[in-house]
Amino acid sequence: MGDDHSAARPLRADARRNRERVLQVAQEALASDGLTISFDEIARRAGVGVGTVYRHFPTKEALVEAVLLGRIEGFVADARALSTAEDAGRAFFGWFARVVEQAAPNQALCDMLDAGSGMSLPPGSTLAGDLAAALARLLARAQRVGAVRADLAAQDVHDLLRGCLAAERRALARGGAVRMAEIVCEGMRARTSAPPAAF
Amino acid sequence: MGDDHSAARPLRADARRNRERVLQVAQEALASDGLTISFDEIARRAGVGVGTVYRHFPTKEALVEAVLLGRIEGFVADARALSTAEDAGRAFFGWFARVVEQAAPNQALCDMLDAGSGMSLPPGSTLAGDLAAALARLLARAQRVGAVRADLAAQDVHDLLRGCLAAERRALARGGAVRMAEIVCEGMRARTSAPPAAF
DNA sequence: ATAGAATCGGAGAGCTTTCTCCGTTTGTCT
DNA sequence: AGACAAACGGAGAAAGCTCTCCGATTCTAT
Repeated sequence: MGDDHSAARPLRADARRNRERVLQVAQEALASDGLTISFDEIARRAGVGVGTVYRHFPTKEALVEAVLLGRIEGFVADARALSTAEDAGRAFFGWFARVVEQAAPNQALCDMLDAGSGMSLPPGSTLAGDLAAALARLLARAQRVGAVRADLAAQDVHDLLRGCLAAERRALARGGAVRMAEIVCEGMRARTSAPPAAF
Repeated sequence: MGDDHSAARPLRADARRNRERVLQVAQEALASDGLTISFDEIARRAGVGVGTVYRHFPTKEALVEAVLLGRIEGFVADARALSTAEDAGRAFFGWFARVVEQAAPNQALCDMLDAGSGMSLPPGSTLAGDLAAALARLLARAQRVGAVRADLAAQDVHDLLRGCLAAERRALARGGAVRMAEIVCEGMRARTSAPPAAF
């Protein structure tokens, strides 16, 4: 992967400017339109030729990664930082709500977190695994102190996170309040009293 | 729209056979591959020319409706039937879980319930409104008896349903248990520890 | 100012998808 | 059996997408 950010040779001024501009436009376009936005459309909005976009980002995945990878890394970092927090329950639910709050307004970020639906994390990276591992640790601690239902697996939480994201995104689109995470968290919480059994 | 199911003139035997076959194949293809399945692919799997598929179903929407509309009508009918049930809380949660259970294994049905993501309900029909109204009624009754959080709007429940569907579908894909609906319902349930002050 | 390299822009190749058209085949009716 | 309408099938038009190519342009260094 011949990147161009090293000190090998400084980019020409116009190239640097265009790269920045494309990144900026792609950021906005992906947030509002999701992963399905086309390169032609990004080029048009950025006011450059499509060839220029491809020179800086050889594939669609490369562009998407450049824009979104950092956000997901942020979630992983958050989870790690919280994995030694004093109140394990608070750490788990806080992280969950935080991810939903931050990712919901960004269509492409949601699409990406929804691995399997089209584009997924880069194959060479361990990011998906890192996220899963960090989440699993947070969950395990919260379950150990009895804050979260014991019958939940990390994968279940992952799926609930995706679902919650979908719900929250919709609610956001119609101007609704940000309450989906709270409700789902309530559902994951261990029942302190007798379980209501059946429906 | 010149339909061909009325008694105007009976379909020729081969036409009838092909129509049935296409419907059958489309049913399966939509369930497993979702709304993005192509007509060419359906024609190929049904062993007929693509022209034949288009003769029976003039647009993609027409085919999708022929396959899925009944399912959604079923959900509406269920909701109506339950809207006078004795235990309003049980009725609400039961309906919610039932819809999730039935729709989750069907990719296209989930896609469709997720209105806004691509194809939506037919414009001329009142189905979307009917569904919303039936759900609203179920919800209102369940809230009146204190079974469901009072701060939930019908739209919130609709969004939670979609999110739950997304989560459940994923869980299903990896062979997980059917538990997402239970968790989300738990989250929607009014906390008994702090009763809604009653009347 | 000018040469030369780096970068640009967008036409277009190659693919997929929806949907149309019409020559050919098949069923039906007498 | 034979005639005629109904139905078939698949080539291909139109549109959209990703990605490539290369002549034209713009920057940089001397």
